[in-house]
Amino acid sequence: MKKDFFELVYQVVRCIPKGRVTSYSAISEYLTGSKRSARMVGWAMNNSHNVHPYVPAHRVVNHQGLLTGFRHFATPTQMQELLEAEGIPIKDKQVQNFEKYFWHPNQLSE
DNA sequence: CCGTTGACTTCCT
DNA sequence: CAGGAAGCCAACG
Repeated sequence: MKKDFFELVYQVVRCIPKGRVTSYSAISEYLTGSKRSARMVGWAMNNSHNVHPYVPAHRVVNHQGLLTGFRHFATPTQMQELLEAEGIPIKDKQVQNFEKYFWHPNQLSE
C-alpha cells in the first residue's frame, strides 16, 4: 500500500481526539519534520473531501488557532459550528484557549 | 521537466 | 500594530 503524504496527513487528522484541535505546522512537523511544509498539510486537506473515511479537517487550524480553512467547507460557518459542537469555543473564527485544546500528533490524548 | 499553486509561517517594511 | 513579500515543500498541469 503506497502511503502518500496525503494519507499520512489524513491518518494524523483522524487521530485528533474529539474536542481537540491541532495546527498545520504541528502535522507538517510531525510528518516531514519541517514546520515549513504546513502548506502541504493544507493541500492534503483540500483533497480530504475526496477521501474516505471522513477527515475532521475542522479540527485542523493554523498555528494561531484561527480557522483559516473555513472557506473550504460546505458553509463558512460549518467549521466553527463543528468545533463548537465538539466543545471547543470559537470566537470570530478564533479558537478560544487554543493552547488548552491544542493537540500534537506525537502527544496522544492522555 | 518546468512553472504554478496552495486550508501556512515568518520576516521585513 | 498592520500589511506585504518571501520561504518552504509537494502535487498538478
